[in-house]
Amino acid sequence: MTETGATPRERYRNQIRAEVKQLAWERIAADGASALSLNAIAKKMGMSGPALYRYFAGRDELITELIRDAYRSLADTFHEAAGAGADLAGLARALRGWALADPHRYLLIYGTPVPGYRAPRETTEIADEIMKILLETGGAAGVADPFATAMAFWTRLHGVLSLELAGHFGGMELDPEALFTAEAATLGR
Amino acid sequence: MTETGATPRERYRNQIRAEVKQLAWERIAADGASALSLNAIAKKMGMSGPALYRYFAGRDELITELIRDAYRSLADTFHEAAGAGADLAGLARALRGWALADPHRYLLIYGTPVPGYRAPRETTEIADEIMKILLETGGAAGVADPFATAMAFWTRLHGVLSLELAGHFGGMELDPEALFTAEAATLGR
DNA sequence: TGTACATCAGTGAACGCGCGTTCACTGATGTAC
DNA sequence: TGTACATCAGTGAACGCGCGTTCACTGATGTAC
Repeated sequence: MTETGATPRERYRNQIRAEVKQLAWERIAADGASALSLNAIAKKMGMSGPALYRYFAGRDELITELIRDAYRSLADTFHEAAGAGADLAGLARALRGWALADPHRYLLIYGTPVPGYRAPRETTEIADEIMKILLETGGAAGVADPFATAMAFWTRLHGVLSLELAGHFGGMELDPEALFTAEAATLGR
Repeated sequence: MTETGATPRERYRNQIRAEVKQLAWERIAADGASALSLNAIAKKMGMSGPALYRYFAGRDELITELIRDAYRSLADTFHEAAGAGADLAGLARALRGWALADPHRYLLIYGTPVPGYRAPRETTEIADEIMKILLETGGAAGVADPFATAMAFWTRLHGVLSLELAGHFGGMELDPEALFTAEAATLGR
């Protein structure tokens, strides 16, 4: 992510692109991904709408980048945790921390799909990367069926997380973190 | 749901309202809930846009009714299954059947929330009704902790279902139904 | 160091679109006597 | 059974809004000699 060797123009360009994405996340957090609008972002930056077409081919390309960045960030988080020797419970903690740090980023990936949007190959490759870490971590722990354990990791933790992030535990006397930890503790048995 | 005693005008009115909702579900299936538009529905019915304001106070009221209907339908499904003597596995089958019959109806309730929309009290009451059935069914089966079991039912099955409905199992060699059944089989142990 | 040129960022006008919603109005349907 | 009235469904025009996107253009920044 360093920009060594980049020309000033390239640096400026990357800076603007980053700022656009940043504002896009804020808008997604406020109004949801399907309401994302290039014009609104441009206005917040003090620019005219068409200016952003220098940086993104269109709305779809921006959304694609946001999704790819989100996957990339999650995969990096997992790589980091696994590299530090985390077991499945550790990966679970890393997942929860990542999701709570930016709920809409999590929901953009794993929530209800954006209508009319098709994931490019690159994102499914990163998803495979994530799955691979789960398989290896489960295998290293000696679980009987690494694939089944990886799937349970994914579906059970997503079950708790997505309901929590969507606000469905609202009216209950319930500690979502405790529930999440309990579910994580069921894995690999 | 019978209309005995309704005047012809009331019957006609209910019929139009039902037709609007039906088309609304179709549009939600095609473009997602946040793209739902009264004007588009009116056009499909061969009416002008403003005509629908005789039947719904506005877009929000329509969405509210769709959500309430969806909750009501799911609660009825559970009542029916429980009344027929279903255990937790039976309720799980009923849930899956209901969700697959109309994926967007499931996602409207349990998926990423519609931005800017706040659930009215009535829907949370129906949600409580659903939870009560889970608690009773778990209790009747003699599980150690009915509340924990009910929560596991909800989160684990939602985990599998929502990922399946969102298309996340796409590239995998995986039988979603088998995975769902396996998760259901973990309950109450 | 200076000049000529190419590249790039950003603007404003414009196109066509669809949205939610309000309003005054026409016609048809139902109701009371 | 007929008439007078009230109720209701639906229309078309209108308001103001924001969207994505294209285009011709200005001005600034970088590059080559």
